[in-house]
Amino acid sequence: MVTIQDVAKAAGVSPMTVSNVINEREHVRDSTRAKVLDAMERLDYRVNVAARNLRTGRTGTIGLAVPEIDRPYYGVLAAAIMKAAEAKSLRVVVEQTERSRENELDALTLSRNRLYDGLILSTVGLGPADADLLRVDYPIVLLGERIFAGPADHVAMPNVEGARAAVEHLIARGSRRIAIVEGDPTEDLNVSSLRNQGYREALAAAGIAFEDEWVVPIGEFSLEAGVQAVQRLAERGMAVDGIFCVTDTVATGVLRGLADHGIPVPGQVRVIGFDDVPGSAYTVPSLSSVDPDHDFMARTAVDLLVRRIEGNADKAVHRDVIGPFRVVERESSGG
Amino acid sequence: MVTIQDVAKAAGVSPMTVSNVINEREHVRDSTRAKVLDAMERLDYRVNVAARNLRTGRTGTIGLAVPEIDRPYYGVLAAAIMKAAEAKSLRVVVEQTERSRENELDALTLSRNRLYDGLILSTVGLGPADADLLRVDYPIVLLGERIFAGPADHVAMPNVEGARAAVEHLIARGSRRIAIVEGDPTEDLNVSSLRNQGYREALAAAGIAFEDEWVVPIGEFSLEAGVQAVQRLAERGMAVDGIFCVTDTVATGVLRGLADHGIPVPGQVRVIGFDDVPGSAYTVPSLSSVDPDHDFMARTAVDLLVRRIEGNADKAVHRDVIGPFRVVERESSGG
DNA sequence: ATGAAAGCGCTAACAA
DNA sequence: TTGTTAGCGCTTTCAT
Repeated sequence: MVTIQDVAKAAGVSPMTVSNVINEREHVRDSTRAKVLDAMERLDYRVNVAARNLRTGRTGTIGLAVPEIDRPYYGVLAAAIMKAAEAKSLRVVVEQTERSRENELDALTLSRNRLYDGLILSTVGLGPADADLLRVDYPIVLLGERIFAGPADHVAMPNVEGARAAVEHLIARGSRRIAIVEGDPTEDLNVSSLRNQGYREALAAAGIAFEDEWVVPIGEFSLEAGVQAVQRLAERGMAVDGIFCVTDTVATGVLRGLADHGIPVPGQVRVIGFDDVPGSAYTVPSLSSVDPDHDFMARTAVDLLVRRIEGNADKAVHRDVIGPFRVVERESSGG
Repeated sequence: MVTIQDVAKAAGVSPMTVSNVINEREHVRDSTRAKVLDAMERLDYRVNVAARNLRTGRTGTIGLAVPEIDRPYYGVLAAAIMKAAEAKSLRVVVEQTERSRENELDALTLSRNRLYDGLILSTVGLGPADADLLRVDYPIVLLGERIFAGPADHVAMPNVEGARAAVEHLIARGSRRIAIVEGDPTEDLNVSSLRNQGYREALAAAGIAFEDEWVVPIGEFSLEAGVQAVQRLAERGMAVDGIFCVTDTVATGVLRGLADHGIPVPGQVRVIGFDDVPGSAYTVPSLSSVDPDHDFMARTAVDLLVRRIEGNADKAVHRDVIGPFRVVERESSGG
């Protein structure tokens, strides 16, 4: 192992000067710098990050805890966050929480073991009742739709507005009886209930009286759950001409289910999702969706975290940022 | 910051004893252990991983470099590798190489900066000519189809056999004029050329004379490239009744392209892909594919890497492991 | 502009 | 079974 000492010896300078060169500090004569760089090259020197971390107390790494990296939405999110982090010279460690409240808390605890300078935590298991557990003296940023005005910076999607715009789009295209495929309604605040709110606002604004049978609750936001939601609607006589799905993954399953039942889309039923994941432009029919601007969310989350890490943020004040969105009209809504 | 020293003082023992308790070593009296654990709890002690890393020379973290985490295949692969790594108490840092040869080499170099104990490198940019660059004195495992018998352990998919089985399946279903949508043929050895070999073997075995116009080269393995491949075939008169696609992502684009052209699948053309990503069961029509057993590949890669890290592997001998596969028959091939 | 000394928190090796 | 010593490689501080 080649150390700074070795380089210093080879270059005929002190270890401190080598350190100054490595960290691109000023007050190093060009000729000295050249000598050092040459020695580093010759010896194939590499910094020992562990030693630097120990000394500085910083790791140059942030954690990202997501439910499942192999879900398209989280893949897109993770890619965007890595890109945003790279722009700040930060590495990203991805942890999977498998949608469990416990694992999300574990991620928080583990992270505090000084492994990362901060943590971006995408919560789906933790709910509003757990907000106090997030009151930690450690830089974190929350992503997700379940905890608002909590004790941490938070970036959320434009759930209400986006959902409302999506349903208004279905109405504009001619739908009048619009189903919503959404999450477990027993949870008090989650991505579903906010999107449900937007859904109802859109109906109300159009003077459409909401009917209970339009609601199809599902247990998880998966492809299979989408298929089963259609089955449920079919059992109720498929008395709808529009379906708003809580995520694109669910919507893709819904498209599949509608195909199973031979129901034309958008001919008989219009469909729209939420997230605008890459695959949505290529389903058959292609899926209309709400694009929440993943890059904006990623950039904002990383920026907020860096502010905390660098101590440039008021410990008592926490930001709640909601991103922009746009409705992407494709075949499934007759767009 | 609470250190081992603090805990030792609070528990009335030496730092070494605290260390022994933390690391669950033997030869600690139960009563002593209890005292230490109690003090740790009271002070809310957390290990300083940086200090431990510096001392032990191990980080407990491995790197995983993939082209793009937001491609379904790499999402599935990353999830499987994280699961396999977790079983060995290893964390995983994901880096994205964006399919470039340079970034893949960078990942290798950065990794050697002692950040990780080892690296799993999924290569698509590096080719056989670069094999020598991988001759590093550092634990690495290669994933991918471009470098075989190189200077590192390597896990690959059953490209030839899987492709052959896929095409044999199309033939068994009645296809006789079978296109292949594959990668740039100017590369001498890549995932495409191996799958091309399997494709040709299947044709030959069935006594079908191969025709040049059946080959549709694409520049990248994307959804859009699949759409464009169909456009190409349509311009040639769509004189095929089967299409073998080099990946499921490409095949999903091909399904989309065939829908654009109003070509019935599997009625007029049967389609099969490779990878069996989660979405393939839910496309319309659902996509037949070759399942390469992602979990096996992930487990094998992690096992090989751990062997290297622990020094239990001969430095001069490198393993080339090829996983199992099975053909998954769905609607797109009339299965 | 450069260097010397000290120490970050932990654990390997050895001692008691 | 428990404790002592030393030092991993780096950077902060202060001196020159």
